[in-house]
Amino acid sequence: MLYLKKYFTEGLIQFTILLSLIGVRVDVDTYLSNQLPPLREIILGPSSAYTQTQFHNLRNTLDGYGIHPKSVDLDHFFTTRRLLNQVRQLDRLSVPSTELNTWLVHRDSETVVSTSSQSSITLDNGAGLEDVNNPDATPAMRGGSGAPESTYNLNAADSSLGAVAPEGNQEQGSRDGNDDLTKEDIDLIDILWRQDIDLGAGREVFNYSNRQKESEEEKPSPHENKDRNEEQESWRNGVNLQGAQPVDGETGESIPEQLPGIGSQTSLSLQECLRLLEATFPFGEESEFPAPVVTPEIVSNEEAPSTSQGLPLAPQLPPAEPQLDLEQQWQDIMAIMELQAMEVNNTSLQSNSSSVDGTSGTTESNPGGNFELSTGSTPVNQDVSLHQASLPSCSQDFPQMFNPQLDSISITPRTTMPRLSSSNSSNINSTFGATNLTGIFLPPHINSSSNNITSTPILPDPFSTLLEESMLDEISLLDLAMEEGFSQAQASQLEDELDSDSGLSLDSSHSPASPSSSETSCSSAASSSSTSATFSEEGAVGYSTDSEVATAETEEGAVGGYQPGYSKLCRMSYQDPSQFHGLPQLDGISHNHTYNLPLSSAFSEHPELPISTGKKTVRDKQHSKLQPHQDLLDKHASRDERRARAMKIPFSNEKIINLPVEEFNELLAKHHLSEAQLALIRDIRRRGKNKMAAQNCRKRKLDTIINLEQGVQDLRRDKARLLKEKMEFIRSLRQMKQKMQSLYQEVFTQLRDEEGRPYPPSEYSLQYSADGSVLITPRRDDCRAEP
DNA sequence: CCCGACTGTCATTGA
DNA sequence: CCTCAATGACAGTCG
Repeated sequence: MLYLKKYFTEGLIQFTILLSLIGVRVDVDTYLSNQLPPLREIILGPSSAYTQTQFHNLRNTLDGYGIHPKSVDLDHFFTTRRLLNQVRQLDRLSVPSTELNTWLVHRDSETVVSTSSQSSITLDNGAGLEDVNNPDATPAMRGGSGAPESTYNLNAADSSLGAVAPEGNQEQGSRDGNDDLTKEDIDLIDILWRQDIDLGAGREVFNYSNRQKESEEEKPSPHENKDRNEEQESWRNGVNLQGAQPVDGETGESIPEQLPGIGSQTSLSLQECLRLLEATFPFGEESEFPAPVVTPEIVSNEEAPSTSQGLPLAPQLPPAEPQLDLEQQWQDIMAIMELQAMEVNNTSLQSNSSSVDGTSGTTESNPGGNFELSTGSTPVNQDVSLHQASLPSCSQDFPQMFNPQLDSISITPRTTMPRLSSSNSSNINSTFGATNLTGIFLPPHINSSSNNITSTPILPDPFSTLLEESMLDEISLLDLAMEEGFSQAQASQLEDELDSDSGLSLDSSHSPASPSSSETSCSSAASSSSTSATFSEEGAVGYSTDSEVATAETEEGAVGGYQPGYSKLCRMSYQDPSQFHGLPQLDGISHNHTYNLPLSSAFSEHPELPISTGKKTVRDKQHSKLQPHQDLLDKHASRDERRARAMKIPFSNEKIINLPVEEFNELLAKHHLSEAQLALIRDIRRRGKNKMAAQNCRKRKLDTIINLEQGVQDLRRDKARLLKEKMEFIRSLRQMKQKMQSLYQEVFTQLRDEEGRPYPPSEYSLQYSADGSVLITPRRDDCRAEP
């Protein structure tokens, strides 16, 4: 079974990949995340533990979701775990390939696009990361700002993106490996699916894999054809030409959902940027900020660029950071990619995030390698091509400044910030935060001579600091996020579930729906079988209402039916129907290992009984030898069942164990039983209940562990998401600063004194007052902290 | 034979 | 006081 399961699981994964390639999206994550318990079980493996919740079955059937984590059977649990791990590993493994593919694609497409369409834009800087990310955005930016094109060098950054492309081949190779599926594999997948469907799991379960597939598809497709790139873009945009719903790379959520979210994020980013600007700047009114205009532009434009960004990064990382685990790097990249995928709709966000991610990655692992790629661009983007794409704006703005200082840029910002802030030379400088800005901006030479090209503001110090801070954490976060796409809501659900965990509550803990479903499934399976009806009834007795128990009484014929046995039946039906069929004949065979205890052993347990020894099993074996004829009968019977039989107990162990106390006492009263029989019955009842309790307890433990694991994953994903948002905010802020700078320059250059002469930027600066007025004030020497 | 996993059982505790 | 569930600990079985 395990082998088959494993084999099927692998096949399913491949199948999901195929589906993703075809355009069908399967979101495994959602299921894994507990929302769809059945799927989760399928993926994890039909662990008996989930299937077994016998007791609760009756109660929870109404809930709709049957599978309960508490299920007594844990036998397949580890198997499921292993499968899940494999799936996750597949993600990781596939992810790199996918990323690589995307990178190549984007690169090619972007490079081509940038060169062709944006040739005018890409004036100079290799640093024009933004352009790469948002080629469209840059033009929009221009239009919005109204500043001269020369002032916006962002376009130049686009050209830099092209630099990143080398790894496309590798990606394709990896991808090819994933894609290879034989007909046999497909058949196996189909079989597995059927099984899964039978179990109640939907194909949606595989969304997670689909995401991977999608990513792979997207990436590879670009390689193949530019047209594909366009298709991918459409996907990202949330419009699936194929009809499949767009799904976030990270969470596997449908893009439509993300879009709104993205919009919200962008708005937030803008607000945050404004706040930051206000904090640094004396601006009285937000309206002055170009940001609002910029963000929308970015959003619209970024989609295509974002993908491209992702691609370049992947290639760079491997070569750049041999020291780091390739796996981890890939995971990071994957996480970034996922984040970008989620943000696909929001181009601006993607570009920002990508840039940030790249910077973070670079800072940690390979600053040098990244820099090489983005040498022209900002240092932040070093690691990841994505970063380059996003960051370029800054670099573009101040290519000259950065180029010499690439290495020190990350460091300098923090130090410079204080200086700038301290120096009140110009509010603008402080707002931009970057010393470079002050120098570049205000410095008369630069501004006057080559303001257009170089004037773009460098990332302000606050950005650098933020980036640096976030960057360090981002990688880890991204890795975490990579593992599973969890939404915050899911995470919260997990937490809630965990909180609610109690012995029985475990069911709910997994997922509101899952537990009930699992149980229902078990019950249904049991009911389906001929004998199942009795089992289900009695099995449920312990937890079910008395009325249910009463119905169970009809079964007395069954000798040994424990609830455990019932649970096993559920499992059996679930996992191996063939086994189940045999059970009915056995009449309530218990789940026990079928200790071959002799009848005498039963007595031993009771002090009253003649035999009382610690080692029951040994004696049992001996007795079994003595009484071979009973072995067959006892084979499938638990010790207590055998004891009961030996003691000639007139009713089944199942009743003894599951009947309510009242009914149990009545039952005892009906029959005239000896002390030994009564003692045995009580022991049977005690042990039977304790056995179930132990099973529940163990199941609960497992569920708790699983939930904790999921909670950790959710938290990681949330962290990654937050980091991405942070990066996006930073990017937006950066863009707003750039725009602000350009506007500042534009205004400043048009200012004339009484004599009609322009004010020298080195001597004068514009200051924004809280009331929104702008004043031109002489610049203090201190202000020019520039090198 | 050893080891790990699984399971049952016992004793205890608390509701 | 009884019943029951939960749980740690122990031991047996099995692969």
